[in-house]
Amino acid sequence: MEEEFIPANYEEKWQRSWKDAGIFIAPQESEKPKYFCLEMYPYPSGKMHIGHVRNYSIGDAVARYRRASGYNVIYPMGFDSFGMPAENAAIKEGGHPREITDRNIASIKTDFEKMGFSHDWNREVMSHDPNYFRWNQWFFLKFLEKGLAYRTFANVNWCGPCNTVLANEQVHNGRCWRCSSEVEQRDMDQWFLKITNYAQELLDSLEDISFPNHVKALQRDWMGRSEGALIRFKVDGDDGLEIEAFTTRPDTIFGVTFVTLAPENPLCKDLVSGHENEAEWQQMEKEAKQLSDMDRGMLKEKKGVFLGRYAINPLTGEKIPIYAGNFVIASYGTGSVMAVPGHDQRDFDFAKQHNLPIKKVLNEKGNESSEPLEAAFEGYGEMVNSTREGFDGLSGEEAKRAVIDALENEDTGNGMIQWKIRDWLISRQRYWGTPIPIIHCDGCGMVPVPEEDLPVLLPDDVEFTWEGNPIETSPTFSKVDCPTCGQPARRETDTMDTFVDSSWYFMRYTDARNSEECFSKTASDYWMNVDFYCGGIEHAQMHLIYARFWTKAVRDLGLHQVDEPFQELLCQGMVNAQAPYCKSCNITHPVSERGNNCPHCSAELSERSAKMSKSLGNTVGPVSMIEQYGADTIRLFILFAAQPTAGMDWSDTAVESCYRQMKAIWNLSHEMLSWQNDSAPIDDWLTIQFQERRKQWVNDMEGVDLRASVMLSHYDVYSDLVWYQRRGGKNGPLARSLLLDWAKMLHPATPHLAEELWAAAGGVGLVAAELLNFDDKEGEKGYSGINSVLAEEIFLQSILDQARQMKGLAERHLETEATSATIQCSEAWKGDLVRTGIELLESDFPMKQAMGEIMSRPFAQVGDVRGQVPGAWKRIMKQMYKWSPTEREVLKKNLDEVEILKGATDFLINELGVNELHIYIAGEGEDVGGKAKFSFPAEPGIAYL
RNA sequence: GCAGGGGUUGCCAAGCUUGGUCAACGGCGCCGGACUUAAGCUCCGGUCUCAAGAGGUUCGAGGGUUCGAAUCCCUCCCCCUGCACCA
Repeated sequence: MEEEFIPANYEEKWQRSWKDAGIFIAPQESEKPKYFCLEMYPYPSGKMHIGHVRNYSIGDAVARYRRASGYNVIYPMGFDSFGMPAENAAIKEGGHPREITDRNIASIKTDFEKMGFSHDWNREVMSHDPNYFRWNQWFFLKFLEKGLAYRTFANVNWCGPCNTVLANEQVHNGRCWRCSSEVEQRDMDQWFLKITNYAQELLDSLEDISFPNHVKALQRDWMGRSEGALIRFKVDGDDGLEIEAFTTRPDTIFGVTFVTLAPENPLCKDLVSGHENEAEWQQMEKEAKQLSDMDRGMLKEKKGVFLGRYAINPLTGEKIPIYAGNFVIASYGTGSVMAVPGHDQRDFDFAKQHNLPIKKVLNEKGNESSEPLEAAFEGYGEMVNSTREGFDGLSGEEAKRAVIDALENEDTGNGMIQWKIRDWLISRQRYWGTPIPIIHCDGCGMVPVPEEDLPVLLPDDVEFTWEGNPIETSPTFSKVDCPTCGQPARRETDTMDTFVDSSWYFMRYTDARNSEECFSKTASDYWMNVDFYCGGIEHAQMHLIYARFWTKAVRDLGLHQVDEPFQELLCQGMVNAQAPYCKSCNITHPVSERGNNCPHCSAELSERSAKMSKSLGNTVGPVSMIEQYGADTIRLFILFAAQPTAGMDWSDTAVESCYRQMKAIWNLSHEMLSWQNDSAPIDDWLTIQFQERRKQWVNDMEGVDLRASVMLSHYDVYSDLVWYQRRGGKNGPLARSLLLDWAKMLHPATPHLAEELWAAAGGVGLVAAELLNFDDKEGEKGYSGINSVLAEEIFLQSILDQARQMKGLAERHLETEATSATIQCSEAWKGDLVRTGIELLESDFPMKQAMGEIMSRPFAQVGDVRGQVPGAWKRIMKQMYKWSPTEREVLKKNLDEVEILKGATDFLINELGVNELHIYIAGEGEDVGGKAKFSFPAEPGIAYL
């Protein structure tokens, strides 16, 4: 161990040692229980960014800890290497997406290596590797066989700039998730996966996994289950036409006064045809089709066009007008709504606007008047004004059930569950993805590529331009003979959504080199599911739903037996940094504006923390940080600055503070190694105290409370050692054995430093390969571990604190420096009193009657003491509830305070900066400063002269 | 509007699930001292207020429960995130 702390001198060395020893390679066969630690595999941009650093610092600490606690840990890494950035780069700068991707992977890998993560690279998976994506194609064929994959002509989201269709999940507020441009609607033939088959299971099994609440909420939202009824309204005068409406409120059926169809609903045309409003409807339909969902959401004006026809309420036989409304969504439910203005505010407004009747068919509790409604009552209530027998008086679920029963009896409707989630559109009109293994034959239709012909590789004879799908520029790719009839046919040119790749890569990790199968059942059954999954919140509703779906679908193919891919999910928070901010404009500006006034309103700019981004320029380059401080310091900062799930602020000063701490640990360890065989009374304390720290640390690591555990390992243990030194400790053998265990605690967060200490203290081999083996069985959790040794030291620290406080006060009075201190410890009977109090309190004695009990005790019988007991008890009563369990334990020990303080006289004189110190029991010496009356157990009277 | 998560002492941030351990961990910043030729290094101490110690006022605001509340209950305000005319 070198004298000076220079991480650059040793970090790379240990990284090589780990690699050479192969200790991060997870064997398939093991006696140990398995542990699957996983981070979301990254898209290979050319450089590691701070998000990667945070993500993997967390995962690596968990993986290293689990290895040390005796698990067979699989901690793989790979790259989500298909996708548009590489293709766009190829178009812009020339080259091939494959070259660009390979180059980026090589570059980012060297960055990762510098951090010292313990990934098992033997299991590396890359999406763009034909040995990987051939299984995408294979799964696709299996899904096709099982009816889980299908092709249909549908109205889909089209992103012009990206030149491809998008899944619903990939459209946010009407904009493309990738490029933020507006998405338009197009009718196209596209491939879908039937994720809706699994909607109910995806919803239900959220209960079985530990995901953060907000992620579960997000997924529930996205799946959007609603229970209700499908009701069929016959069109008056046309037996062939029927309007189906989905409602969650069948209990309001008697209040239906009109029905509204989405303008795009195909029924509209039939209904309005020949009517004077036909043109008006056509206009509305045109607008609706052009509008993106974004604009639709912004729609202020609710428009309705009467379609000239009437529907029949199936339960009442009433004739009600049919409208087309621009606010009805064609793709949700049936694209038509039964309108109940009395009990739906939106319908209420619409009815007012179009002068339609408003019927009250539910009674609001406490408001049973028959006055016309001023607003819709949307709650549940008793049914009233039903035009049929048997409904009035029912409410809530009962009412709904009765209506559904009636509809089902008369075959005019049925109970139904409606979902918001749609099937997953996986076609993409882009090059850099998995080709969909289908051949279109004029004679045979769509023919799957035979399994033995997989993989369908991407063609290289293509041109990358912004025009259309580059695959289509290949002169050879499309031309293929039909596998069935042998006639010339066309190959499908759509590729798969890259979320397909990330939907099962974790399963591939379990058997990454398998060239015969996607993975063997043995391997996946042994390793799956993922015990700990760590990644960004941005994948809460896409990746994390698709992967759950894929896992279930593949399970049903019989390939493995787990229901859920990820048992525990941790979403790490964002890394923020300060950026200039204008309060009045509420705009965050790029750091280039720092020091200037607001470019918009000229107000003075303040600072606020904002997500690190290129556009704001408030980023930090992790690699240069590593060069400056070493990887360990950055890792320590990441884990220490905030809890894993919280957002964290990057702060250069805080990083420096971590660097100082690292250095302090280094320097102290270095010094400890020079200690000789000098034992001291304080040795026992260190031994026991350190054991307590270890126990607490294990506890926090088990709960993945990384911040707390790092605080213990990197700060508290250090402070203990400093105190030990101040109290005269310098026991060489003790220090060496402690260093070995300490290195194990330092290892998950700062592995390079840990290896240095381990080696310097005489550890054999690598600490990264060591088991914890802490022998901490005795003394369970809690404060039972407080023995006299710890109690004495806690007492001493507390006296030192009190004495320091008093010194300040005293010197203000003395108006000069204090040179002499007198400590008058508590009389014995006060100790008896305190312990009696605690005893009564802990035995649930009614404290209001405690005085009587106390006065009956032997110590209160002594003549001159008896009179002082009530006053002292009053004082103690007040304090008693405030004592911590630790303090109580200390008080219960009945320490010989004078003895302990006298034993530490030199130490106290030194710490307090006085020349002399007198210690005795109050009453056994001069009552200096009249402080005797202040003396209580653990709170002596302290006076200065 | 609906859902999820927050508002803690200059800043960041623990604690609140299981009320007394809380004037409230820790880090940053700031102040003082030691060391040093000198430190921006390291170490020690301080950092709501009052004060030779038993006090006061604090944990978004206001109520309530309790011997006792940052912690439990109610109401309100504000911030973030997601979904959003979903029938």
